[in-house]
Amino acid sequence: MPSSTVENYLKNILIVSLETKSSVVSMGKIAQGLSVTPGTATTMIKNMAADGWISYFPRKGVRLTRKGRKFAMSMLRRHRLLETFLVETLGLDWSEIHVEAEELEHAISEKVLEKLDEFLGRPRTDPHGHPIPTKGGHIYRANSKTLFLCKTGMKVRIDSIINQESDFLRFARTKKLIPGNEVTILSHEKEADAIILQIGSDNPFSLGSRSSEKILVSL
Amino acid sequence: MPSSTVENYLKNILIVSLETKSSVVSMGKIAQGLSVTPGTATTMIKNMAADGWISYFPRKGVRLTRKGRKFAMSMLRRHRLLETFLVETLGLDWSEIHVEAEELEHAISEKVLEKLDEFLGRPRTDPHGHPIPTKGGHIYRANSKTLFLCKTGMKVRIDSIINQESDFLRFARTKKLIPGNEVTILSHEKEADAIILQIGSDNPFSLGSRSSEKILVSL
DNA sequence: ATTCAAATTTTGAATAGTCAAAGTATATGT
DNA sequence: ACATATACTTTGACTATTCAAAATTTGAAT
Repeated sequence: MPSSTVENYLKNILIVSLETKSSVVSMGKIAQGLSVTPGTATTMIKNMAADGWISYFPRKGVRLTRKGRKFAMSMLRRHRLLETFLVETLGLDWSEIHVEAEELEHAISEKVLEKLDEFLGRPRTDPHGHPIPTKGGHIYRANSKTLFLCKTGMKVRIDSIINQESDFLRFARTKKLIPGNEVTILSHEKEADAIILQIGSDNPFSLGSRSSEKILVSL
Repeated sequence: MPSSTVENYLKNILIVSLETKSSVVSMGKIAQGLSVTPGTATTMIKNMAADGWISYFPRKGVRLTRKGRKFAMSMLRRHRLLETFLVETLGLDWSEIHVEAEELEHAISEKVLEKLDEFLGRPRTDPHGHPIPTKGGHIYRANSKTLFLCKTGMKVRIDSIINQESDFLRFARTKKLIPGNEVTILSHEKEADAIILQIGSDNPFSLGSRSSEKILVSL
C-alpha cells in the first residue's frame, strides 16, 4: 500500500497526463501540482520508481506504470465519488467539496467506497461533470473541447469545469456555468483575448482566455 | 491542528480515562492502547505536553488539559458519528466499522461532520450503544453497570459493548448481544467464573468474566 | 533496610518527507 | 558555435514518529 503522499503524487500525475493527453509528465508539472520544491519531487519520484509506480526518465519526466495507473485511477474514483456524495447526500456547496474529498480519499477503504457507490446509485459523473472511473480503472472520455476554442455564434453544452479553485467555482456558479447548461457564444475575437457569452436569457458576461480554457464543452 | 498521531493519542487517553474513571492515565496504558513501545509513548507525551494537550507527571502519568479534552471529545464524536453512518446509511457490518471509522475520523472536517450529523438525524448513541459527544464536547453518562455484576435471576437491558475487537463483535451479534436487547441471567456463580444467560427464547449460553465485564447493562 | 521486579525514561538510530541552495544539463536565440 | 535562461538534480539539513536496548526509578516483599 502506498502512503498518502504517494497516493497524491500518483493522482496528480494521472490528472496532468489526462489533461495534457501525454503519457509523460515533466518534473516541473509534478512539483507544481503538488506544491513542493523541484528537488523534493525528484527525490520522491525516484523512490516511487524504485517501488514500481512509475517509470522515471531523468530530465525527461515520468510515466505511470500499469500498476501506477491502476492505483491512480482508483484515487480519482475515490475523489469523484466522494465529491458526489458530499454534494448529493450532504448538500455541501460545490466550491467546498474538492478540499474535503482530497482528505477523505486517503481514508476511505475499497469496501466503504463500494457501499457508497451503491448508495449513490452508481453515478457516472461527479458534480463538476467529470467522469467517475469504474472499479476496474476505466474512464470514458467525452469528446469535449474547451470553451476557448468556440467561435462566435456557437451554442454548446458545458461538460465540466477543470479549474478546482473555490473562488472560481463560486464565480462559475453565480454565472450558472454549471455542467449541463447551454451556453451561447455572443462574440469571440482573438485580439480581445476574451469571449462574451450568455446562458439562457441571463445577462451576457465575458471570460478571459485563462478561464475559458478551463471549461470543457461539447455541441 | 494536531497531527493524526496526536489525535490518536488524545482519543486513547480520553477513552482510558473514561473507562477507568480516573483523570490520570499511566504511560503503560497509553503505550499499550496505541501499540507502541513505552519509550515511544514517553517521547510523544513530552511533545504533546509542550504543545499544551496534556499535563505530564513524570513516572505518574498524564492528564488531558481542557484543550486536550475538548479535542479528544471531538475525536470521539467523529468516531461514533462515522460508525453510525457506516451502519445506518451504508449498511456495513457491525464488526467492520471500528477499523473504518478509525481512518475516516482523521480526514473528516468539522463542516462535513455537522452535515453528516444533520443527515443522520442527530443520533444520541452509536450502533454499539455508546453515547455520541455533543458538538460542545459533552457526553451523557448512562447509569449502566457491567453484565458481570448482575445476579442470578436479573433481567437487564444491554446499553453498550465496550470490547471493539471484530471477532468478539461478530460473536456478540450471533448471540444477539446487541444494545437494546433484554437479557435474563439464568445463573451467576462466582466460583464458576461464568454467567449463563438467555436472550428472548433463544438457547441459553455462557460468558466468562473477561467478556461479561465488557458489556454494559441497565435495569 | 535491602533487594528485586515492574514501570518508566533515556539514548542512539532509522524512515519518510520536506526545504534551501548549489550544481548540472539542455534547448534556444543569436 | 556560444552564451544563457530554464529545467532538473544533488546535497546537506531538519522534523515527526518510531524502535531497541540500556539505564533509572519506584514500590512491594522480604
